[in-house]
Amino acid sequence: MTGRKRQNAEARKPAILKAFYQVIEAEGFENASMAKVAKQAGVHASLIIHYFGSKEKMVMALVDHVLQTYTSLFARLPKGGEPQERLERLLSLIWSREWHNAASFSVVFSFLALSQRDPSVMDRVRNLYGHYRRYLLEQMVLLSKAGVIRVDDPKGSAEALISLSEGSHYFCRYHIEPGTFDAHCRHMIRAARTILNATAS
Amino acid sequence: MTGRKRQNAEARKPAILKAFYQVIEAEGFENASMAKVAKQAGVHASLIIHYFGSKEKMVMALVDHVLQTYTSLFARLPKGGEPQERLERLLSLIWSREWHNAASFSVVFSFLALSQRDPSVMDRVRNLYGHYRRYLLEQMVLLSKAGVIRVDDPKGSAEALISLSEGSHYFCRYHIEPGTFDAHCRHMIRAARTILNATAS
DNA sequence: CTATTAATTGAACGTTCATTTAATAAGGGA
DNA sequence: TCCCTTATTAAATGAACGTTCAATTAATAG
Repeated sequence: MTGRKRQNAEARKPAILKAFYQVIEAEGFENASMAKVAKQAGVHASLIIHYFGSKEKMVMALVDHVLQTYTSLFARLPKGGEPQERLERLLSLIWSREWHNAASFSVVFSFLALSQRDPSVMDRVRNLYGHYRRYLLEQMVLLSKAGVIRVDDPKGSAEALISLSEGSHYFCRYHIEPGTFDAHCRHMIRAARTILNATAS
Repeated sequence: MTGRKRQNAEARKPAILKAFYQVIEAEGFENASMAKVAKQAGVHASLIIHYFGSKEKMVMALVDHVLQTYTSLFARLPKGGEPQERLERLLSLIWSREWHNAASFSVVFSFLALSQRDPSVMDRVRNLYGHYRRYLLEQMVLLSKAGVIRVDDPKGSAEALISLSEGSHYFCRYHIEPGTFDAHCRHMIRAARTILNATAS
């Protein structure tokens, strides 16, 4: 039974990370041991060490993977096209199901807690959202010039928009009653439009 | 050295919880062992078990304590007085330093992660914010009647206000540059006023 | 077919974990 | 003073932890 099937090492890493992710989701970061991850991945714990070097490095690899998920989301934010249509696509992407369900809160919250004491994780989170912030600031200026929105403080408006969207994600996780997600998103988009003093579509 | 000083059991529990809190903040929830908490509190690990029964019960006690901190904050939200002044006090309390620094993010994030898989913790968080939601909804109606704000959907406005404030807490933890906290709060209060269609003070 | 390399396992390591049990010390009431 | 309750420690428990290392198996190259 030993050394049964052979796979490429690099191809197996994502499978192990997925198992790690699942164990965290099911049992919490504090209970996600190497043995449990190995069992979930159908592999021996020593193989994980062989691939990642240590548990800590595996944690960092998963942090990167989760942040990459958000990077991919941010990359889909509209950058061209008609201003009015760009605003619409922007708002409906931020308040979409896939945006809200991008990653497990169990995992994300654990990593945000980790970021509070690990400077390297903090930097990565900061850097990720830095792109988002700069994008929104840029759009505030562009959309304002195009007359689609009216803001006299683009930086403040971008901060408000980020806060509203992040807070909304948080809100949904705790206070949304079944079947009211779409209504909530409509409320938030309306609030966002009000903040931006935008002309309703 | 054994049985040195004697203190009331109930009086010592808070000291142990404080030590637990500090260890989580410094080393993370996943590394906060009984031994470390005992050392931080200057007692033996077995004494902690004697007081709390088990580690899990101690965790729940700390969850309650942290949530109680927020309950105390919410209790300070203005309920009477002139409507216009009430709105001002409401906004400046939500965007105040003490509101933002109410609890360590390391601890809070870990507990929010915990709430995702522990229904009893989830219920407590839900219940805590339920009060906040109901309070804001009530104020939306009252302030609207008084003509201080103009909202046609009080529930949606309350949701937007909560999202904006929660997201702002999150935002500050990652993206605030030194010395810009007050400016950020001014931006957020302004955005809140816009959402509420309030008359500026 | 053989030699080599890399994937994978199995067993063992020392450490730390939460918890239990027994022993000890301190204070309060009689 | 002595006793009883209880706070507190000390020591020991077995399980689980992350990690190491040698052994074993599968693919690959010659």
